[in-house]
Amino acid sequence: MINQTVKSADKEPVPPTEVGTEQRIFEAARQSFIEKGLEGAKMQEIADRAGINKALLHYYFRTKEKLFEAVTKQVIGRVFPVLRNMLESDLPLEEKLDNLIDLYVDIVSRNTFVPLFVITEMNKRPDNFLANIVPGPLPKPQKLVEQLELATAEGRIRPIEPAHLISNVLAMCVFPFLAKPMLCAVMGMDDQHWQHYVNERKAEVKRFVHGALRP
Amino acid sequence: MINQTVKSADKEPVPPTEVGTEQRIFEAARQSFIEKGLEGAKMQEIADRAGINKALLHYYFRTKEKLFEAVTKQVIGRVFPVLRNMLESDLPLEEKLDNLIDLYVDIVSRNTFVPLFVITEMNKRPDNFLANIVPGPLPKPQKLVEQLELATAEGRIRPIEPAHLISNVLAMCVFPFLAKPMLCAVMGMDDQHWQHYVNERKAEVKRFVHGALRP
DNA sequence: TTTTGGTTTAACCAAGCAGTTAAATACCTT
DNA sequence: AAGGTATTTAACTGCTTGGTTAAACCAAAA
Repeated sequence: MINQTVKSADKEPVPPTEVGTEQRIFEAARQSFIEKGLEGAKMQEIADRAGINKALLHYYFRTKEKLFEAVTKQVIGRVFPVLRNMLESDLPLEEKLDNLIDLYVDIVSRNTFVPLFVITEMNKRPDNFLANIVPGPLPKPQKLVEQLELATAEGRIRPIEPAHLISNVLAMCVFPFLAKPMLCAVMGMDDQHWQHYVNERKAEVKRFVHGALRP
Repeated sequence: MINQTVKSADKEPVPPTEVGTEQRIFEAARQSFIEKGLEGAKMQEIADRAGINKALLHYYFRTKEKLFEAVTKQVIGRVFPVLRNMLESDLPLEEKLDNLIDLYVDIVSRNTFVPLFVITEMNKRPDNFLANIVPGPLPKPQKLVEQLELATAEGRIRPIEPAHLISNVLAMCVFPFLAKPMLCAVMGMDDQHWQHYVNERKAEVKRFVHGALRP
């Protein structure tokens, strides 16, 4: 009821699907909030970034909190389906882990600041964030647990608690991109070294995990 | 020139070393900034937390930025010496890694939000933060590099680039405490499970690293 | 042409906040 | 008692910012 340029919902008119104003606002807000947080981002700045003015901004999203909540839901909501797909898929254990590593390193390396935003927000909400923010049911690790038990019983891997394995894998995929400045400082890496490091990262994490799981 | 209660620097008077006002302010600011960030923390709140009033707060630290900078320097400055001690010590490789793991898990598990603060701040500063914030020389990883090369040549461990090893170890020590809410949600952990997880953490990371490094 | 709804302009309000100031106290030292 | 420093009180300034309002504008639809 709010969008323009495409009205009758039948004619598929002029430029195929010109991006709507609401989308532009949302994207601008997303960037600002991720960069500067709730208090750091200013409504004027968001309006500017979206190429509109403050009045119209409040016309679409009445308050800053509403806008922030919308962004938070979307950003946090996107991380859980990835985990769910991974945890509940029917792939064999090893491929499942490899896929997860490939996927996460790719995503995080392109959106460096999203994990920081997610972590900050999740820590800000004590507990009820699950109910309001996470879409659909939570990922069930049951499948992975069974696979781990089986692989352990078969002697293919050493025993390890699922929580430790999952957190280890996620940690190695995500953390380096958060800690890039410190890592570069400590290891004396320039941009070229960093590129090399990133290129090798997926293979190296897989090697590391495989090695660590050997019986 | 600013402190009270202990004047003559000789007499060791009344309560042995009553904590000074500046310290109290600093500690209050540290907590507020770590919890809520630069924009989120308010000067009035810091004053309250320190048990003083706004006027006195500005009397000690003229501006919010000055105060924030002081806190930032101290918090970030403390992380590098730990890394330096570890990287440059003469301990054999395996003990060095084990010590680092013990140390970091202990520190981080008690100060959950410090890493988040450090990471946020380091990412905010493009690059020159090293010069102004980090005290003394940066850690030199040379020693560790040599040890890794030697251990590899002797066949005690498989080849691995130092940057990957370091980031893996740090990641596994730090990340779980940042991602605690997500981890608990996904794995369905309550406080008791979490305690169990934390208690096992150091041993598990060591096992993981040892396994991953086997040739 | 008239209507409708997205959009702009520009001014405005109220609240919150960093920072200031000046006078009044309290306390310690000499 | 006197002097200095820390500390409080309380009021105030000035700026930023979130949010509102009303009028005008413009495009497309009816």
